[in-house]
Amino acid sequence: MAVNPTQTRVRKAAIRLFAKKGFHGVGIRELAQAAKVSPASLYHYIGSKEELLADIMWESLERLLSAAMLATTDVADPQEKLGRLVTLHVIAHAVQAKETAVVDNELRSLAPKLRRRVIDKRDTYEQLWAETIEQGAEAGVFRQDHDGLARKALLEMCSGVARWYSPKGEVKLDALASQFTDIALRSLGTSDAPPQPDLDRCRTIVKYTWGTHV
Amino acid sequence: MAVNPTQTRVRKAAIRLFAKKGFHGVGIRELAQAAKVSPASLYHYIGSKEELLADIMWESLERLLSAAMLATTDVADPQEKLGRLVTLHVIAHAVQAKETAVVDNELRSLAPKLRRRVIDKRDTYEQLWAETIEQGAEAGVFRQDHDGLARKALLEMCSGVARWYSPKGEVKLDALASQFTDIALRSLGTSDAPPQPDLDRCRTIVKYTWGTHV
DNA sequence: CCTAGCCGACCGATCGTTCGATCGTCTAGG
DNA sequence: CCTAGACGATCGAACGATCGGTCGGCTAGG
Repeated sequence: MAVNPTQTRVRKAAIRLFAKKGFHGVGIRELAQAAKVSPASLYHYIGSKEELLADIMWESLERLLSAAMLATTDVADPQEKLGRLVTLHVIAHAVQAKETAVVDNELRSLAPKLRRRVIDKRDTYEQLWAETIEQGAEAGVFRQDHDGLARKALLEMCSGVARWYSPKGEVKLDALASQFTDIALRSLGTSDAPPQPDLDRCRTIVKYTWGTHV
Repeated sequence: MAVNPTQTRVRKAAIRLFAKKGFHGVGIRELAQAAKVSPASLYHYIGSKEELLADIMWESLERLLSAAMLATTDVADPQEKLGRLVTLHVIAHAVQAKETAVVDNELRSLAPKLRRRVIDKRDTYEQLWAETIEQGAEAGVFRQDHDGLARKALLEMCSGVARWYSPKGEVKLDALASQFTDIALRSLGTSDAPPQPDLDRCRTIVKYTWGTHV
């Protein structure tokens, strides 16, 4: 994302402030101060406030999408696939809560053109979930998901993690991922003790994608 | 909420705009124009922009809380109680999507004092869920919900409805409520064909609370 | 004549952004 | 080796626009 240390500060400050106060709730001066530069200098690193937002959202989605594709290619079993999708989604929304919260909440702050692109990328990601659920239904291990209701419900549930998770809290990431996977598979019809996905593989992907050890 | 027609227009415009663009994304001139009054006249109906937001959030939470209490008092069976909570929550977030989205997204736009009050009210509501789940666990019909994980997951899932539901869509409210209730009860350990709550009772409460026929 | 509803005009503050100038660092030519 | 100048980074100051909010006065019904 950024090798330049100032650029990194700008990026991190923007993510933190946008997540906390919302795009329109943060002024350029406040952002500059948080990044320890003058408002004018800020514009050597960003095209505009809106471009900065779009960049942040794009990168966050890019990572989530690539992680999801890494985790699901060459996996046939729908339960394993969905388990991995849930696990990665939940972990991403926990360890990158601010970025993902911005993606979820600030779409409306983007002009139509940029918004369209980000939404398309998000849809591409959600399509991975839809396909997996469909494959599971065809294989008879999942119930039919009429109108994508279950998919929407599960995605909202998993994204919601970014709204309440705190690394200072009691909840361990392992327990979080395993509980959410359990709920997801049960919701789709699996009864009693749903199988858990390959957690080590997910860990590797998280490390590779976000550089975070979990 | 409002008998005065102008006040009603102000309220509705505020809800629509705050939901669409966020509190800080809406100026009072835009709000005034949408309510068909001058910016100055606006202040005959509101104390300040922030008070208007707090009022909207308070009223929305008040309704949800009273509906939930109506639905659960004198109900012993935890499955029936939780089913009603889910049903009302989901219906509220579907037919009052804008108001509830404002409650969920704009807490951060409130000054600490007002925010504290709104959060306390929200916590009171969520406590109803926590108690119900706990009762179910004690009765042996639900699994133990460690750290409130399942409660948080289910609440986010149900609130998420406001983010995607459209009355123009294919999804019928009945199917929505029944599917979400099903997922909620399965998530808590109920296997196969979870019982559905008294839908007629929920309908009555919705009609009484929001004046909406569902 | 009082009051409720409404508004045009205006307040100081802040908004996102730009401009011109000043730094130090690197490089090419003599 | 020296130096002129290009360059990236930084900033103070200012731009016009818009922000949330106020004030004095107009109008209409009781």
